[in-house]
Amino acid sequence: MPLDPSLPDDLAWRGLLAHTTDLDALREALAAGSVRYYVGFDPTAPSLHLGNLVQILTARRLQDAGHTPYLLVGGATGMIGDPRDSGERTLNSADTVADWVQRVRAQIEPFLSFEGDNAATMVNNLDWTGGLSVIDFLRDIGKHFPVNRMLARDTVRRRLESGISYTEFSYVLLQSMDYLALFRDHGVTLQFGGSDQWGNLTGGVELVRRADGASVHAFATPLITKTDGTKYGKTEGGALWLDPDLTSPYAFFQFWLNVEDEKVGELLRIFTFLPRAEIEALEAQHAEKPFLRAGQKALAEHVTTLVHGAEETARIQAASAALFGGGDMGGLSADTLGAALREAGSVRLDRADGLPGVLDLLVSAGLAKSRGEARRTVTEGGAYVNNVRVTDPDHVPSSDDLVGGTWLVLRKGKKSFKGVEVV
RNA sequence: GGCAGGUUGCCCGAGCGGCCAAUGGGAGCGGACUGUAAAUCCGUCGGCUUUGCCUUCGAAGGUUCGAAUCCUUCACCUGCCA
Repeated sequence: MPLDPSLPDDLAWRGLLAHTTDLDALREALAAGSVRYYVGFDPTAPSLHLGNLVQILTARRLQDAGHTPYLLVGGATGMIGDPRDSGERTLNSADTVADWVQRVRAQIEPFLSFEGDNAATMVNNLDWTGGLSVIDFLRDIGKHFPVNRMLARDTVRRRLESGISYTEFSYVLLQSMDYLALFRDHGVTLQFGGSDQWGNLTGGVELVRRADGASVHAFATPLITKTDGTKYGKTEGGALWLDPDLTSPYAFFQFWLNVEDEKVGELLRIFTFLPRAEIEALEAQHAEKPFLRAGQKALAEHVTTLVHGAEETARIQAASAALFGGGDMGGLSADTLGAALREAGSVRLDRADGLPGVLDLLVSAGLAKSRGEARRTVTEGGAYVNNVRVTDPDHVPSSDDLVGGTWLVLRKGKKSFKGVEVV
């Protein structure tokens, strides 16, 4: 694949270069030939999430520009855990980590090409750490890490108050060793990761320099935050997962559709492959008529398509149109409504059991965690059956309320829809 | 190993024998305003068969008519001394 010389400018324009080791040297390297680069994913959960998607897409951008990806899934680093501010991690069992390694690999694979002269390669750092002895590790790797420097790292410094185990303190050595191993075995000379990984990235660069006297590169992508500075990628359920079983494609789509105005441009640049001109046109339109939310719609459509495919995205768009179209549910056919509700999430009830009251409906549909919470929602005026507000906690829908004889549309607040299918 | 302080609801953090399901802030949730945005304002925020009942304040015992609050033991964390 021919090199695309515009890559560094494109990365910079998209805001993906939050930190770089030596930008000029990196530009030179990227212009000189197909650079072998790597990005790592630690299996600390059964699925990757929004933050990881930035790395996956960035990896794809580099590959599209002619460079050669090495995707590392951290079977070893995942056994240890990167220190984080929220405190010491609980260690996961080897079986769990091994299982997650498989899942994470499978999630990454569709995004990259494993064919051609710059085909991607999957690697697992367990391969070069599994057989390593402690003595070799301390002599060959540990010797290159001054503890005083390690102590100065932000995350470590913050953790010194609350406490940090030797295990997590040592994490940076493992990740740095990955870079050295990939440099030696595969000629990898570029690593990137999230900006929260910057310390680990430079740790690797430093190790390669000290151990082998070579100069390699690293850059960090920005941390995606809301305008108030808090972390992005949170939805009611917690993190926004790429796995459709953990975060439904419908919820995923809705997340993007609801992105705050100020962030649309930034997110379009980072999370879509739309060309610059198109993004700038969307931004201009958005600035002029923000209420149309053209940016959010494009963002939701493109990112959902990337992760869940065009077909699923089309179904979600139809579902959203039906549910948010407002007004009378009776105007929709049972088929249309049923399809929409299945996207949004629905539960089945047996007709023979009779229709439960609103409170139980809200709970069984998952819109409320307890009857107490359901009661509160109703009392606060946030509960709707078929888009009609219900204010009586004891209200029981009748079979006349069933749209098309089968569906009940439950809504909590402005935008949480669930279907109840009575069969 | 010794001394001192701490462990409270999703998070931070008050309470220091009854008026405590527990002040306050944040997050969350609902309402109003909008554009399925942001900001703002209001309400809400353990569970239930909800004018009452049940389970919570690190764990287990104890004192008391009555404890998150007092005592004992245990676990963990922080600081000072060895």
